[in-house]
Amino acid sequence: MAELSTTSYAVLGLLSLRDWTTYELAKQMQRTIDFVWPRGERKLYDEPKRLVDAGFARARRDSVGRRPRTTYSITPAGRRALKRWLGTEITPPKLEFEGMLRVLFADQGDLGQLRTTIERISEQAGTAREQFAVMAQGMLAADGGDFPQRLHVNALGMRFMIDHYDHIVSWASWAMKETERWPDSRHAAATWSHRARAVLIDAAT
Amino acid sequence: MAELSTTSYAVLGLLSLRDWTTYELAKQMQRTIDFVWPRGERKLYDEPKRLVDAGFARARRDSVGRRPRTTYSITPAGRRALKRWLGTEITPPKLEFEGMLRVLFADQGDLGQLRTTIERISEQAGTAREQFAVMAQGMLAADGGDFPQRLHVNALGMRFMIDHYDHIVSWASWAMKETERWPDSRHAAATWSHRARAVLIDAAT
DNA sequence: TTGACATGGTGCCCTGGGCAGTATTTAACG
DNA sequence: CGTTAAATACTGCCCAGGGCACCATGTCAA
Repeated sequence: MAELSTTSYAVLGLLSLRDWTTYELAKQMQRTIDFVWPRGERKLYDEPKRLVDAGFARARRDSVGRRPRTTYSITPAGRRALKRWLGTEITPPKLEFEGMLRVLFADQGDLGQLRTTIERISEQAGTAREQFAVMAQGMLAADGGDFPQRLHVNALGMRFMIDHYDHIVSWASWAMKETERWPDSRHAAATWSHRARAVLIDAAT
Repeated sequence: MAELSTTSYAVLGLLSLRDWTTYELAKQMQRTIDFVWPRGERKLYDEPKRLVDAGFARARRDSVGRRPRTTYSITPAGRRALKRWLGTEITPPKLEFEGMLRVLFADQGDLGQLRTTIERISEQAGTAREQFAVMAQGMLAADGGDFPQRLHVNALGMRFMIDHYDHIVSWASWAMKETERWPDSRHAAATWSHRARAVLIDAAT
Protein backbone atom coordinates (compact mmCIF):
# COMPACT_ATOMS: atom_id res chain seq x y z
CA MET A 1 0.00 0.00 0.00
CA ALA A 2 1.60 3.23 -1.22
CA GLU A 3 2.33 5.96 1.30
CA LEU A 4 -0.39 8.61 1.44
CA SER A 5 0.45 12.03 0.01
CA THR A 6 -0.05 15.45 1.59
CA THR A 7 -3.05 15.77 -0.73
CA SER A 8 -4.53 12.64 0.87
CA TYR A 9 -4.13 14.17 4.33
CA ALA A 10 -5.69 17.42 3.17
CA VAL A 11 -8.76 15.45 2.08
CA LEU A 12 -8.65 13.47 5.32
CA GLY A 13 -8.63 16.80 7.15
CA LEU A 14 -11.87 17.83 5.46
CA LEU A 15 -13.37 14.43 6.26
CA SER A 16 -12.57 15.04 9.92
CA LEU A 17 -15.05 17.96 9.84
CA ARG A 18 -18.04 16.18 8.30
CA ASP A 19 -19.09 13.64 5.67
CA TRP A 20 -18.82 14.70 2.02
CA THR A 21 -19.42 13.29 -1.43
CA THR A 22 -16.36 13.36 -3.67
CA TYR A 23 -17.90 16.24 -5.59
CA GLU A 24 -18.38 18.29 -2.42
CA LEU A 25 -14.90 17.39 -1.25
CA ALA A 26 -13.38 18.62 -4.51
CA LYS A 27 -15.33 21.88 -4.37
CA GLN A 28 -14.47 22.48 -0.73
CA MET A 29 -10.79 21.87 -1.44
CA GLN A 30 -10.92 24.52 -4.18
CA ARG A 31 -12.74 27.01 -1.97
CA THR A 32 -10.76 26.71 1.23
CA ILE A 33 -7.48 24.83 0.67
CA ASP A 34 -6.40 25.72 -2.86
CA PHE A 35 -4.47 28.82 -1.70
CA VAL A 36 -1.97 26.73 0.26
CA TRP A 37 -2.30 23.35 -1.47
CA PRO A 38 -3.44 23.70 -5.07
CA ARG A 39 -4.47 20.47 -6.80
CA GLY A 40 -6.49 19.84 -9.92
CA GLU A 41 -10.13 18.96 -9.26
CA ARG A 42 -9.75 15.82 -11.33
CA LYS A 43 -7.09 14.36 -9.04
CA LEU A 44 -9.06 15.10 -5.90
CA TYR A 45 -11.64 12.56 -7.07
CA ASP A 46 -9.05 9.77 -6.68
CA GLU A 47 -8.10 10.61 -3.10
CA PRO A 48 -11.10 9.31 -1.13
CA LYS A 49 -10.58 5.89 -2.74
CA ARG A 50 -7.00 5.81 -1.48
CA LEU A 51 -8.21 6.75 1.98
CA VAL A 52 -10.66 3.85 1.90
CA ASP A 53 -7.85 1.48 0.81
CA ALA A 54 -5.77 2.71 3.76
CA GLY A 55 -8.67 2.14 6.14
CA PHE A 56 -8.95 5.86 6.96
CA ALA A 57 -12.37 6.39 5.36
CA ARG A 58 -15.54 4.48 4.59
CA ALA A 59 -17.69 4.82 1.47
CA ARG A 60 -21.48 4.81 1.58
CA ARG A 61 -23.27 4.49 -1.75
CA ASP A 62 -26.75 5.85 -2.27
CA SER A 63 -28.55 7.85 -4.92
CA VAL A 64 -30.46 11.05 -5.66
CA GLY A 65 -33.23 9.91 -7.98
CA ARG A 66 -31.59 7.72 -10.57
CA ARG A 67 -28.16 9.28 -10.13
CA PRO A 68 -25.82 7.30 -7.87
CA ARG A 69 -23.35 8.97 -5.51
CA THR A 70 -20.82 8.01 -2.88
CA THR A 71 -20.50 9.71 0.47
CA TYR A 72 -17.29 9.32 2.46
CA SER A 73 -16.73 9.47 6.21
CA ILE A 74 -13.60 9.27 8.34
CA THR A 75 -12.86 6.19 10.49
CA PRO A 76 -11.32 6.21 13.99
CA ALA A 77 -8.07 4.97 12.38
CA GLY A 78 -8.35 7.95 10.02
CA ARG A 79 -8.61 10.39 12.93
CA ARG A 80 -5.56 8.83 14.56
CA ALA A 81 -3.62 9.02 11.28
CA LEU A 82 -4.55 12.68 10.82
CA LYS A 83 -3.41 13.52 14.33
CA ARG A 84 -0.11 11.65 13.78
CA TRP A 85 0.44 13.50 10.50
CA LEU A 86 0.00 16.85 12.27
CA GLY A 87 3.08 15.99 14.33
CA THR A 88 5.40 15.00 11.47
CA GLU A 89 8.00 17.23 9.84
CA ILE A 90 6.79 19.66 7.16
CA THR A 91 8.35 20.22 3.75
CA PRO A 92 9.35 23.85 3.03
CA PRO A 93 6.89 25.97 1.04
CA LYS A 94 7.18 26.02 -2.74
CA LEU A 95 6.35 29.05 -4.83
CA GLU A 96 5.62 28.82 -8.55
CA PHE A 97 5.61 32.37 -9.86
CA GLU A 98 5.73 32.71 -13.63
CA GLY A 99 5.44 36.49 -13.43
CA MET A 100 8.61 36.78 -11.33
CA LEU A 101 10.37 34.39 -13.70
CA ARG A 102 9.56 36.84 -16.52
CA VAL A 103 10.95 39.69 -14.43
CA LEU A 104 14.23 37.77 -13.98
CA PHE A 105 14.59 37.46 -17.77
CA ALA A 106 13.10 40.86 -18.57
CA ASP A 107 16.46 42.08 -19.92
CA GLN A 108 15.86 39.79 -22.91
CA GLY A 109 12.67 41.68 -23.80
CA ASP A 110 11.74 45.36 -23.88
CA LEU A 111 10.84 47.70 -21.05
CA GLY A 112 7.17 47.75 -22.07
CA GLN A 113 6.93 43.99 -21.65
CA LEU A 114 8.51 44.20 -18.20
CA ARG A 115 6.15 46.91 -17.03
CA THR A 116 3.13 45.08 -18.44
CA THR A 117 4.23 41.96 -16.57
CA ILE A 118 4.56 43.89 -13.31
CA GLU A 119 1.09 45.36 -13.80
CA ARG A 120 -0.43 41.94 -14.48
CA ILE A 121 1.28 40.57 -11.36
CA SER A 122 -0.32 43.36 -9.36
CA GLU A 123 -3.76 42.85 -10.89
CA GLN A 124 -3.72 39.10 -10.34
CA ALA A 125 -2.65 39.50 -6.71
CA GLY A 126 -5.32 42.17 -6.28
CA THR A 127 -7.97 39.79 -7.61
CA ALA A 128 -6.86 37.02 -5.23
CA ARG A 129 -6.80 39.47 -2.35
CA GLU A 130 -10.32 40.56 -3.30
CA GLN A 131 -11.53 36.94 -3.07
CA PHE A 132 -10.36 36.84 0.51
CA ALA A 133 -12.15 40.08 1.25
CA VAL A 134 -15.39 38.56 -0.06
CA MET A 135 -14.74 35.38 1.94
CA ALA A 136 -14.10 37.39 5.10
CA GLN A 137 -17.27 39.43 4.57
CA GLY A 138 -19.21 36.21 4.17
CA MET A 139 -17.75 34.80 7.38
CA LEU A 140 -18.58 37.97 9.28
CA ALA A 141 -22.13 37.98 7.93
CA ALA A 142 -22.66 34.26 8.66
CA ASP A 143 -21.15 34.66 12.13
CA GLY A 144 -18.11 32.47 11.56
CA GLY A 145 -18.91 30.79 8.26
CA ASP A 146 -19.62 27.11 7.64
CA PHE A 147 -17.48 25.99 10.56
CA PRO A 148 -17.64 28.72 13.25
CA GLN A 149 -15.88 26.43 15.73
CA ARG A 150 -12.87 26.57 13.40
CA LEU A 151 -12.73 30.35 13.17
CA HIS A 152 -9.47 30.54 15.11
CA VAL A 153 -7.38 28.38 12.75
CA ASN A 154 -9.03 29.94 9.70
CA ALA A 155 -8.10 33.38 11.02
CA LEU A 156 -4.45 32.35 11.31
CA GLY A 157 -4.46 31.24 7.68
CA MET A 158 -6.43 34.28 6.54
CA ARG A 159 -3.94 36.65 8.17
CA PHE A 160 -1.11 35.01 6.27
CA MET A 161 -2.80 34.94 2.86
CA ILE A 162 -4.03 38.54 3.05
CA ASP A 163 -0.54 39.78 3.90
CA HIS A 164 0.91 37.57 1.18
CA TYR A 165 -1.18 39.16 -1.56
CA ASP A 166 -0.76 42.65 -0.10
CA HIS A 167 2.98 42.08 -0.19
CA ILE A 168 2.88 41.18 -3.89
CA VAL A 169 0.83 44.28 -4.69
CA SER A 170 3.19 46.55 -2.79
CA TRP A 171 6.24 44.96 -4.42
CA ALA A 172 4.62 45.67 -7.79
CA SER A 173 4.04 49.33 -6.87
CA TRP A 174 7.67 49.64 -5.84
CA ALA A 175 8.85 47.94 -9.04
CA MET A 176 6.70 50.21 -11.24
CA LYS A 177 8.13 53.29 -9.54
CA GLU A 178 11.71 52.08 -9.87
CA THR A 179 11.47 50.97 -13.50
CA GLU A 180 9.98 54.32 -14.46
CA ARG A 181 13.50 55.72 -14.46
CA TRP A 182 15.04 52.86 -16.46
CA PRO A 183 16.31 53.82 -19.93
CA ASP A 184 15.45 50.33 -21.23
CA SER A 185 15.23 46.78 -19.92
CA ARG A 186 18.75 45.77 -20.89
CA HIS A 187 21.13 48.52 -19.75
CA ALA A 188 19.56 49.66 -16.51
CA ALA A 189 22.22 47.77 -14.54
CA ALA A 190 24.57 50.74 -15.03
CA THR A 191 22.30 53.74 -14.39
CA TRP A 192 20.30 52.04 -11.67
CA SER A 193 23.25 50.39 -9.92
CA HIS A 194 23.07 52.48 -6.74
CA ARG A 195 19.48 51.37 -6.18
CA ALA A 196 20.37 47.76 -6.96
CA ARG A 197 23.23 47.93 -4.46
CA ALA A 198 20.84 49.26 -1.85
CA VAL A 199 18.66 46.17 -2.35
CA LEU A 200 21.68 43.87 -2.03
CA ILE A 201 22.96 45.59 1.09
CA ASP A 202 19.51 45.30 2.63
CA ALA A 203 19.34 41.63 1.64
CA ALA A 204 22.84 40.88 2.93
CA THR A 205 22.08 41.86 6.55
CA MET B 1 5.55 19.26 -31.91
CA ALA B 2 4.17 19.78 -28.44
CA GLU B 3 3.88 23.29 -27.06
CA LEU B 4 6.85 24.31 -24.93
CA SER B 5 6.28 24.63 -21.18
CA THR B 6 7.21 27.50 -18.88
CA THR B 7 10.10 25.29 -17.74
CA SER B 8 11.34 25.16 -21.34
CA TYR B 9 11.31 28.96 -21.51
CA ALA B 10 13.12 29.23 -18.18
CA VAL B 11 15.92 27.09 -19.64
CA LEU B 12 15.81 29.10 -22.86
CA GLY B 13 16.23 32.21 -20.72
CA LEU B 14 19.44 30.85 -19.24
CA LEU B 15 20.65 29.90 -22.72
CA SER B 16 20.14 33.51 -23.77
CA LEU B 17 22.88 34.49 -21.29
CA ARG B 18 25.58 32.03 -22.37
CA ASP B 19 26.21 28.45 -23.50
CA TRP B 20 25.83 25.69 -20.91
CA THR B 21 26.08 21.94 -20.62
CA THR B 22 22.89 20.28 -19.39
CA TYR B 23 24.59 19.70 -16.06
CA GLU B 24 25.48 23.37 -15.68
CA LEU B 25 22.00 24.37 -16.79
CA ALA B 26 20.42 22.15 -14.14
CA LYS B 27 22.70 23.53 -11.41
CA GLN B 28 22.13 27.14 -12.47
CA MET B 29 18.36 26.59 -12.46
CA GLN B 30 18.60 25.32 -8.87
CA ARG B 31 20.79 28.22 -7.76
CA THR B 32 18.99 31.13 -9.37
CA ILE B 33 15.50 30.13 -10.57
CA ASP B 34 14.31 27.50 -8.11
CA PHE B 35 12.77 30.10 -5.77
CA VAL B 36 10.20 31.15 -8.36
CA TRP B 37 10.10 28.08 -10.61
CA PRO B 38 11.05 24.88 -8.74
CA ARG B 39 11.62 21.79 -10.89
CA GLY B 40 13.39 18.52 -10.17
CA GLU B 41 16.94 18.39 -11.47
CA ARG B 42 16.12 15.18 -13.33
CA LYS B 43 13.49 16.83 -15.49
CA LEU B 44 15.71 19.77 -16.37
CA TYR B 45 17.95 17.35 -18.25
CA ASP B 46 15.13 16.72 -20.75
CA GLU B 47 14.47 20.36 -21.57
CA PRO B 48 17.45 21.25 -23.81
CA LYS B 49 16.48 18.37 -26.11
CA ARG B 50 13.01 19.80 -26.53
CA LEU B 51 14.49 23.20 -27.31
CA VAL B 52 16.64 21.60 -30.01
CA ASP B 53 13.55 19.86 -31.45
CA ALA B 54 11.78 23.23 -31.57
CA GLY B 55 14.75 24.82 -33.33
CA PHE B 56 15.44 27.16 -30.40
CA ALA B 57 18.80 25.64 -29.39
CA ARG B 58 21.72 23.80 -30.96
CA ALA B 59 23.69 20.96 -29.36
CA ARG B 60 27.47 20.67 -29.68
CA ARG B 61 29.02 17.39 -28.58
CA ASP B 62 32.57 17.19 -27.35
CA SER B 63 34.38 15.51 -24.49
CA VAL B 64 36.54 16.08 -21.43
CA GLY B 65 39.06 13.24 -21.60
CA ARG B 66 37.04 10.10 -22.26
CA ARG B 67 33.82 11.55 -20.86
CA PRO B 68 31.42 12.92 -23.48
CA ARG B 69 29.31 16.01 -22.90
CA THR B 70 26.85 18.17 -24.75
CA THR B 71 26.89 21.96 -24.75
CA TYR B 72 23.78 23.86 -25.79
CA SER B 73 23.49 27.32 -27.31
CA ILE B 74 20.49 29.44 -28.27
CA THR B 75 19.59 30.07 -31.92
CA PRO B 76 18.26 33.35 -33.39
CA ALA B 77 14.82 31.70 -33.55
CA GLY B 78 15.26 30.87 -29.86
CA ARG B 79 15.92 34.52 -29.01
CA ARG B 80 12.85 35.59 -30.95
CA ALA B 81 10.73 32.94 -29.21
CA LEU B 82 12.01 34.06 -25.78
CA LYS B 83 11.17 37.66 -26.55
CA ARG B 84 7.68 36.68 -27.77
CA TRP B 85 7.12 34.63 -24.61
CA LEU B 86 7.99 37.66 -22.45
CA GLY B 87 4.97 39.41 -23.96
CA THR B 88 2.39 36.66 -23.39
CA GLU B 89 -0.07 36.46 -20.51
CA ILE B 90 1.21 35.05 -17.22
CA THR B 91 -0.48 32.41 -15.08
CA PRO B 92 -1.15 33.49 -11.46
CA PRO B 93 1.39 32.42 -8.82
CA LYS B 94 0.88 29.11 -7.05
CA LEU B 95 1.88 28.55 -3.45
CA GLU B 96 2.34 25.05 -2.01
CA PHE B 97 2.62 25.48 1.73
CA GLU B 98 2.29 22.29 3.74
CA GLY B 99 2.98 24.13 7.00
CA MET B 100 0.00 26.44 6.49
CA LEU B 101 -2.15 23.43 5.56
CA ARG B 102 -1.27 21.93 8.96
CA VAL B 103 -2.23 25.20 10.63
CA LEU B 104 -5.65 25.08 8.93
CA PHE B 105 -6.27 21.59 10.38
CA ALA B 106 -4.51 22.24 13.68
CA ASP B 107 -7.80 21.91 15.58
CA GLN B 108 -7.61 18.17 14.85
CA GLY B 109 -4.32 17.90 16.75
CA ASP B 110 -3.04 19.38 19.99
CA LEU B 111 -1.73 22.85 20.73
CA GLY B 112 1.86 21.59 21.02
CA GLN B 113 1.73 20.28 17.47
CA LEU B 114 0.40 23.59 16.19
CA ARG B 115 3.09 25.63 17.92
CA THR B 116 5.82 23.25 16.76
CA THR B 117 4.53 23.63 13.20
CA ILE B 118 4.61 27.42 13.46
CA GLU B 119 8.17 27.29 14.79
CA ARG B 120 9.29 25.02 11.95
CA ILE B 121 7.65 27.35 9.42
CA SER B 122 9.64 30.21 10.90
CA GLU B 123 12.92 28.26 10.93
CA GLN B 124 12.52 27.09 7.33
CA ALA B 125 11.73 30.60 6.11
CA GLY B 126 14.69 31.92 8.14
CA THR B 127 16.99 29.41 6.46
CA ALA B 128 15.75 30.39 2.99
CA ARG B 129 16.13 34.05 3.86
CA GLU B 130 19.68 33.33 5.04
CA GLN B 131 20.52 31.81 1.65
CA PHE B 132 19.56 35.07 0.00
CA ALA B 133 21.71 37.01 2.45
CA VAL B 134 24.69 34.84 1.49
CA MET B 135 23.86 35.25 -2.20
CA ALA B 136 23.60 39.03 -1.81
CA GLN B 137 26.93 39.16 0.06
CA GLY B 138 28.52 37.17 -2.76
CA MET B 139 27.13 39.53 -5.37
CA LEU B 140 28.37 42.57 -3.46
CA ALA B 141 31.83 41.01 -3.05
CA ALA B 142 32.03 39.95 -6.72
CA ASP B 143 30.77 43.37 -7.86
CA GLY B 144 27.51 42.18 -9.37
CA GLY B 145 27.91 38.41 -9.41
CA ASP B 146 28.21 36.14 -12.44
CA PHE B 147 26.16 38.46 -14.63
CA PRO B 148 26.76 42.04 -13.43
CA GLN B 149 24.94 43.43 -16.47
CA ARG B 150 21.82 41.71 -15.11
CA LEU B 151 22.05 43.21 -11.63
CA HIS B 152 18.93 45.35 -12.16
CA VAL B 153 16.52 42.49 -12.88
CA ASN B 154 18.12 40.31 -10.21
CA ALA B 155 17.62 43.11 -7.68
CA LEU B 156 13.90 43.28 -8.51
CA GLY B 157 13.59 39.54 -7.85
CA MET B 158 15.78 39.68 -4.75
CA ARG B 159 13.62 42.45 -3.23
CA PHE B 160 10.55 40.29 -3.66
CA MET B 161 12.02 37.07 -2.29
CA ILE B 162 13.60 38.72 0.75
CA ASP B 163 10.32 40.39 1.69
CA HIS B 164 8.48 37.12 1.05
CA TYR B 165 10.56 35.18 3.58
CA ASP B 166 10.58 38.08 6.05
CA HIS B 167 6.80 38.13 5.81
CA ILE B 168 6.58 34.42 6.68
CA VAL B 169 8.89 34.90 9.68
CA SER B 170 6.89 37.82 10.97
CA TRP B 171 3.59 35.98 10.48
CA ALA B 172 5.07 33.13 12.56
CA SER B 173 6.06 35.53 15.36
CA TRP B 174 2.56 36.94 15.39
CA ALA B 175 1.02 33.45 15.39
CA MET B 176 3.24 32.30 18.27
CA LYS B 177 2.23 35.31 20.32
CA GLU B 178 -1.47 34.85 19.61
CA THR B 179 -1.56 31.10 20.26
CA GLU B 180 0.20 31.60 23.58
CA ARG B 181 -3.18 32.55 25.04
CA TRP B 182 -5.11 29.67 23.50
CA PRO B 183 -6.48 27.13 26.00
CA ASP B 184 -6.06 24.32 23.45
CA SER B 185 -6.12 23.88 19.68
CA ARG B 186 -9.77 22.92 19.46
CA HIS B 187 -11.80 25.40 21.50
CA ALA B 188 -9.93 28.65 20.96
CA ALA B 189 -12.64 29.83 18.55
CA ALA B 190 -14.70 30.94 21.56
CA THR B 191 -12.10 32.61 23.81
CA TRP B 192 -10.14 34.08 20.94
CA SER B 193 -13.10 35.21 18.84
CA HIS B 194 -12.53 38.95 19.28
CA ARG B 195 -9.02 38.60 17.80
CA ALA B 196 -10.32 36.38 15.00
CA ARG B 197 -13.00 38.94 14.19
CA ALA B 198 -10.32 41.63 14.04
CA VAL B 199 -8.51 39.59 11.39
CA LEU B 200 -11.71 39.16 9.39
CA ILE B 201 -12.62 42.84 9.59
CA ASP B 202 -9.13 43.72 8.43
CA ALA B 203 -9.39 41.20 5.59
CA ALA B 204 -12.85 42.36 4.56
CA THR B 205 -11.79 45.91 3.71
C1' DT C 1 46.96 6.70 -3.90
C1' DT C 2 42.76 6.70 -2.36
C1' DG C 3 38.63 8.69 -1.28
C1' DA C 4 35.49 12.50 -1.60
C1' DC C 5 33.22 15.47 -4.43
C1' DA C 6 32.18 17.42 -9.09
C1' DT C 7 30.85 16.55 -13.77
C1' DG C 8 27.57 14.61 -17.02
C1' DG C 9 24.19 12.18 -17.55
C1' DT C 10 19.83 7.93 -18.18
C1' DG C 11 15.90 4.64 -16.71
C1' DC C 12 11.77 3.90 -14.44
C1' DC C 13 7.54 4.22 -11.75
C1' DC C 14 4.06 6.82 -10.02
C1' DT C 15 1.64 11.40 -8.97
C1' DG C 16 -0.35 15.37 -10.77
C1' DG C 17 -2.18 18.89 -14.49
C1' DG C 18 -5.45 19.58 -17.61
C1' DC C 19 -8.68 18.65 -21.28
C1' DA C 20 -12.67 16.15 -22.80
C1' DG C 21 -16.66 13.64 -22.12
C1' DT C 22 -21.07 11.60 -19.84
C1' DA C 23 -25.37 11.60 -17.31
C1' DT C 24 -28.84 13.25 -14.05
C1' DT C 25 -31.04 16.77 -11.07
C1' DT C 26 -32.29 21.37 -9.66
C1' DA C 27 -33.01 26.34 -10.21
C1' DA C 28 -34.04 30.21 -13.06
C1' DC C 29 -36.61 32.48 -16.50
C1' DG C 30 -39.88 33.69 -19.89
C1' DC D 1 -45.43 25.11 -17.91
C1' DG D 2 -41.54 24.16 -20.78
C1' DT D 3 -36.90 25.19 -21.86
C1' DT D 4 -32.44 25.94 -20.57
C1' DA D 5 -28.56 26.91 -17.69
C1' DA D 6 -26.16 25.51 -13.80
C1' DA D 7 -25.12 22.24 -10.24
C1' DT D 8 -24.20 17.48 -8.99
C1' DA D 9 -21.44 13.35 -9.66
C1' DC D 10 -18.21 11.52 -11.71
C1' DT D 11 -14.37 8.77 -15.49
C1' DG D 12 -10.75 8.33 -19.32
C1' DC D 13 -6.64 9.69 -21.25
C1' DC D 14 -2.19 11.83 -22.36
C1' DC D 15 1.78 14.16 -21.05
C1' DA D 16 4.60 16.85 -17.47
C1' DG D 17 6.86 16.46 -13.30
C1' DG D 18 8.76 14.28 -8.61
C1' DG D 19 11.87 11.39 -6.93
C1' DC D 20 14.74 7.38 -6.50
C1' DA D 21 18.23 4.52 -8.40
C1' DC D 22 21.95 3.91 -11.19
C1' DC D 23 25.94 4.65 -14.24
C1' DA D 24 30.72 6.50 -15.65
C1' DT D 25 34.67 9.69 -15.62
C1' DG D 26 37.40 13.83 -13.82
C1' DT D 27 39.64 16.60 -10.27
C1' DC D 28 41.56 17.84 -6.04
C1' DA D 29 43.15 17.35 -1.39
C1' DA D 30 44.97 14.57 2.42
